[in-house]
Order: sequence, then C-alpha cells, then structure tokens
Amino acid sequence: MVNSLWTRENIFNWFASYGIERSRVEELNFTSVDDLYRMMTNDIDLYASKLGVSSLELQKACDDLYGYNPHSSSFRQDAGHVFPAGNHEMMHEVKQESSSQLDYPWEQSYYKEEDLSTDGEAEEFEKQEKPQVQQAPRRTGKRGRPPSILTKAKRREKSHGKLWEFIRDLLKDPKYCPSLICWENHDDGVFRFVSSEKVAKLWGDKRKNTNMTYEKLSRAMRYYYKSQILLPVTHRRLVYKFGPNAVNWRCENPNFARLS
DNA sequence: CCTAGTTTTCCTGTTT
DNA sequence: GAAACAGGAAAACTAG
Repeated sequence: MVNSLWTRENIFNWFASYGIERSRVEELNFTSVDDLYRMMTNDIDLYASKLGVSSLELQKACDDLYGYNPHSSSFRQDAGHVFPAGNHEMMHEVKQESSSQLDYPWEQSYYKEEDLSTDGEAEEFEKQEKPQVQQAPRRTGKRGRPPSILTKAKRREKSHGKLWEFIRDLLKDPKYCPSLICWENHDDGVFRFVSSEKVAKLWGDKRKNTNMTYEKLSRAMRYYYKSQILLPVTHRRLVYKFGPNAVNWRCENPNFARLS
C-alpha cells in the first residue's frame, strides 16, 4: 500500500517541497501518511492555518500526495510505481502506441486479437482492410464508435458490467485502491482518480479496447450526472461523487488504511 | 425489428 | 502550454 512506502522523513521532505516547515508538520501527530491525508482533507482550513499555508495550497499538496512516490528520484510524477508488490498484471507497461499519424487508429491497433473467427462481419472487415493507398477513409463520419469485428459471443464475454460498477469495484480492491483510485471522503461517496490514465487502461483491458483514454472514460463518467449515478464535484480535478442511484459502493475499510 | 440506455469516439470551447 | 472539464454529435452495442 502507499503508506508502506513512506517514512516519516519522506513525509517531511514532501512537505518541504511545498515550503512547509518540518517543525509544523511534527506537531500534527500523525501515524501514517494515510492518517495524515485524512486528517488534512477533513479540515483543510484548520490544517492550512496550522501549517502556515493557504487552504488552496494545502489542498493542492493533498491532491498530489498519492501521486508521489517518495522513493523515486523525480518529484511528484505519476504514481506508476506505487503498486503493491507481486501484482504483475498491473506492472505491464502502459505504452503509448504512437498511432497519431493514422486518421483511423482503430484500423491499426484497435482489434489486434489474432482470433478473428469466421464471423461474417470479421471476414468482410478483413477483405476491405489494407487499402494499398494510405488512409482511404471507410467511414462517413469521423465521430462515433468504430464497429467491432469481434464475434457476438466474444463481445458479450467482455462487455458486461457498467463503467460505474467497474470504478466502484476498483475502490473495493486493495490492488487498485488507493494506488490508482482512492476515497476522498468515503461517507459522502467522494473519490478521486490517482492515476487517471492507468484506470482508463484497465477499463480498456476489460473491454478489449487498447485505445481507451481518460479523456474518453471521463466523457462516459459525465453522462452519469444526468442519471444521478454520479454527482458533479466542482473545483476538484479528477474527483467524482457517487449519487443517489449508485448502489453498493460503501466499504468497511476505505482506502485499506493500516491501523497502526 | 424497434427503442431506450450506455459507451466510445471526436470535437470545440473553457477552466485550472 | 498541458490537463481537465463541459457537453454536443454521431455511431455502435446491449438489453428488453
């Protein structure tokens, strides 16, 4: 878990990077980085005054907390290395295929599954692909979801489960929470993406879509506002809140904090 | 086959 | 300037 990576020294250094003096931090009497984080986010104003910084500054510092690996040489970078030990599936490189030159990236890398079965749909796709000439557009509109070439069975196999349920389940899994996504305020259902692109890749894995990005995932998240599965949280980046129509999201031990 | 709901993709504009 | 946020459009897919 994240907190296991932090020594007290790391914490003081991290605060120092925000210009906050060590002595002030020592007075806070925290037991772990998770403990500290919760204390501060529960009453930003109070702790901001204790630490002698603005609430806004402290909020920003808190926002960055879980995205910072204290053992990395570079400062406050993406939390890619903060995975629990032994979690190999998560260790795979999230590589960016630079398919930016293609007008239709899905033609190249969208469905690279070798198992193109003898589905009629698939065969047709096979026939019309590789149009010798570069980038001959096959679709009338540039927008919209590209058609799948997987068989119906194949699609069904991977497609059940709503996005919000997937997100909810990540929050209940110590493999992903709080390293990739974490609770900001569990009682109120407020949570935050710690590593937005990695969560998007996970979602893409589930849907067999290597082109999933946080940009696209977040659009789907915003649609949930209308159905009140999620409620908008303003002025907080990467933060969402479960709404009245989301169920089963509460957990016994949010963020899997170690009691110590 | 039709429909409603969901998701993916893309885009333009705004905010942080 | 980069990342996020906001939504509108359009297309694909699911479930019923």
